[in-house]
Amino acid sequence: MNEQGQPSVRRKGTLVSKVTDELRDQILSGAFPPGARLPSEAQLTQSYNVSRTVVREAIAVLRADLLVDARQGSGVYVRPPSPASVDKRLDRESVTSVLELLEIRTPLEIEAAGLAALRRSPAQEERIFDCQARILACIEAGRPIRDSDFALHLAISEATNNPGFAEFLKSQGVSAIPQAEIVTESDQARQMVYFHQLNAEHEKIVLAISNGDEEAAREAMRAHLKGSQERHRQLLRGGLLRQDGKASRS
Amino acid sequence: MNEQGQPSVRRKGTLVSKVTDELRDQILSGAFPPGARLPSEAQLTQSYNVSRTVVREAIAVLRADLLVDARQGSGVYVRPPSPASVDKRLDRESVTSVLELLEIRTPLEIEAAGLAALRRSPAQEERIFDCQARILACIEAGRPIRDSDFALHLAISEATNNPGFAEFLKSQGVSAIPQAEIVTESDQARQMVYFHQLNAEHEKIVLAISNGDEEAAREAMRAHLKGSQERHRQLLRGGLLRQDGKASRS
DNA sequence: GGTTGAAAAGTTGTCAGGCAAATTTTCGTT
DNA sequence: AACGAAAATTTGCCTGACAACTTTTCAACC
Repeated sequence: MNEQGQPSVRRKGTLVSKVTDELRDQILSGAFPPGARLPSEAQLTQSYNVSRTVVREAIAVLRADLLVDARQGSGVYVRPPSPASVDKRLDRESVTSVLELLEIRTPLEIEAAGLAALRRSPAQEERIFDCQARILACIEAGRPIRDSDFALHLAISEATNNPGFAEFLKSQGVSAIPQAEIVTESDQARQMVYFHQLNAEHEKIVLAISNGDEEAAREAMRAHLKGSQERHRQLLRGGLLRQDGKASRS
Repeated sequence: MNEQGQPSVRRKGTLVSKVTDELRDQILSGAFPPGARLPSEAQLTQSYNVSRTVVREAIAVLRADLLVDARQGSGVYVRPPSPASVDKRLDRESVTSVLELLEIRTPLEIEAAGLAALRRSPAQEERIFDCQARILACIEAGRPIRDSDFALHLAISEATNNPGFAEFLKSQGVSAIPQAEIVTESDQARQMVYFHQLNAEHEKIVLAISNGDEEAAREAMRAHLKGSQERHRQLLRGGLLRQDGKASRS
């Protein structure tokens, strides 16, 4: 890293930014999952071949970004993504804002589905199919579908080839797909019915996009999201009971 | 800062986070405005009575947050909020992204107009009328209407009483209303025709919302935004000439 | 007096070593 | 096996130094 003769490399960015980005990538990619302890400063200076100052500055950045938590004498630990928001997602107030979010998402994603049907490239089409298959795989494996559900919606937004649609979804994060996580904690039979209905709705959307049928894609997405709103209202109407159950559990 | 006997203060946060926060506050409060040069590291170590390490880590954080730009040999400078986007708004690429933005805004604002018709309070209704009157006043005074145009759209979004609609508009900023600024520089007669058409379209929206007529509000907003899209395409088609005029001016 | 180029001074980026404070691990004693 | 002390480890901060870069100063020349 002290090689003279690479001044142009130096101008492209500092060692601190480089180490920061690499550590950040490792955290976000799951190489260091939440709760994991990063290598010590001494180890990082060796593995990145930089001084401890550079490592400390990089960690200071990640710390300020609330990606990590540094404990003196112990180590640097990856923080969970949004600890407070996880709990908040399960209380009554957040369920209300889920409906508001759906109210905004509905016109946007209906438009996105229609545009995706008109504009998707073959690669984007395959990507959408992949995402749908991944949801189905998660359902069959009994794993949470939230991330893969989000990925499908994101792939559709990207197939509009107007970056603003994907940007909007990303800005909401996986909270844009909140209902699955609430439902994962209810009874199994009702859950399977829900998952297969969800999958059927996704399939309709995906086929319409694949067929390049704008109107069918819009209608399928509209039905899907209106269905999500209804399912949420049912949760709210049955949700008081379920939350009482939780209160007794906690 | 090296005072022993204050361990509880130490546990509340590090020196780095303290210096970071104070510098950030100074930047955001305008004590160091965009373009200003921060005191040198040596000066900051003295004024905060900390080591250079702490100062550097704090600046590394601010740098990563894109609040400052550190130039080796020169100093640390406060970055403007979004310098590139101001210039970008006036070039060809940004005009393209204006259409993309309109593509996203259209379904959202149609929905917002419909919801505003259903949900606006009398105070919100008055607010919408005020905003429309303000646009007209700007037109008659020959002043730019961009900010007041934005304020009308924002007031309509707020009248949905779902904060996400207003949040979205705010996140785009006044760039959500880009066309007025480009048009302010074209010839006056065409401009007055445009303004009065714009005002008529606004009036239709506002009256529908005031009448609580969801469908009329949707239709009026749809016509308005589709009209904006068309006007923009005309700009693009005639815009090459006008930008040539600009090129000769610069 | 104005211009040019070199030297000096100033500033950020990085390295290295050290000590303080806190935590974890190891080891000896009961 | 349990407990406590010592040793080892780790982060927080300090200090000094040099490299790379920029800005300012100053001397020489026209």
